[in-house]
Amino acid sequence: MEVSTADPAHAMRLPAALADGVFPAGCPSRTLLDHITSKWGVLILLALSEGGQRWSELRRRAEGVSEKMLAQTLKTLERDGLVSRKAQPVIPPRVDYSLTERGYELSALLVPLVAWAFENADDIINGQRTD
Amino acid sequence: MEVSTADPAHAMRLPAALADGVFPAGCPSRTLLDHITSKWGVLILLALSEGGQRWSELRRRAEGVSEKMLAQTLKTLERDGLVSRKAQPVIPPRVDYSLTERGYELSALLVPLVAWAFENADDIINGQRTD
DNA sequence: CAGGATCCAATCGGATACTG
DNA sequence: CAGTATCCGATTGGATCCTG
Repeated sequence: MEVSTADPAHAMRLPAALADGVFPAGCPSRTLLDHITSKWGVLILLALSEGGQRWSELRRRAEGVSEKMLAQTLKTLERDGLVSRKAQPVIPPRVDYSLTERGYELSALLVPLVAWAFENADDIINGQRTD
Repeated sequence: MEVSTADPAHAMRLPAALADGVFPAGCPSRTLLDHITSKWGVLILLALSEGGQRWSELRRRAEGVSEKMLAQTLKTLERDGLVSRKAQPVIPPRVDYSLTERGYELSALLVPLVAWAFENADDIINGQRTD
């Protein structure tokens, strides 16, 4: 499966705003992109794409996440307006997390990407050393 | 399988393979996902989605990338079969990078995500402290 | 031009302990 | 249950120098 360097048939035009192909360093888009594509950000957004969930359920689903990183990631996503946090003043505490409108908009784009990775992973990573 | 809070209208079903919503730790999909969503991986795949490019052009486009990280990321993506490397034995050296079939398949899913981030970034990140 | 090798500062992030 | 706080080892990644 070789693709010639000279203008492949698959070459895709980027959206107008990115037409120059340069993603400026230090601009807001970089920051947002880093939040979204962060190790745990992806998994949390993915988990929440199925509906609101509690802290403990998120810990289960994003398997391997530490409490520290779960809290940190959720806070970041909340500040970005992608995740909504609803705490109920009961004992024991109950807190539900869910995607905002904007979060669902994003997850609609994120889910296919993750699904693709899931489907192609075995084929690709097989027999490579861990890095 | 219980989805806790009141099932929002936007709730999305994950693909069958991910139906349980759990992305196992240490499985190949995690590794591949990390490669794809890595800070520089995203930008390099994005740049290459417009067609094959040379080392120096990639350095320009993925603004801020160090030589070390560019080399490292390209190697990883090449091993994953997403990027193809073609070196010409001339002096000075000329090396062209391009997406493989599989790489284009992926970029088709990645580009909309990045575009979304680009469009929403100013609105979202404005006035937040850097993290 | 296209990298490889090395050093080291900064950040990440897990483990653990503690709390309302 | 749903976090916060702290310690500190592991990893990241930039800067710099070197080479075919």
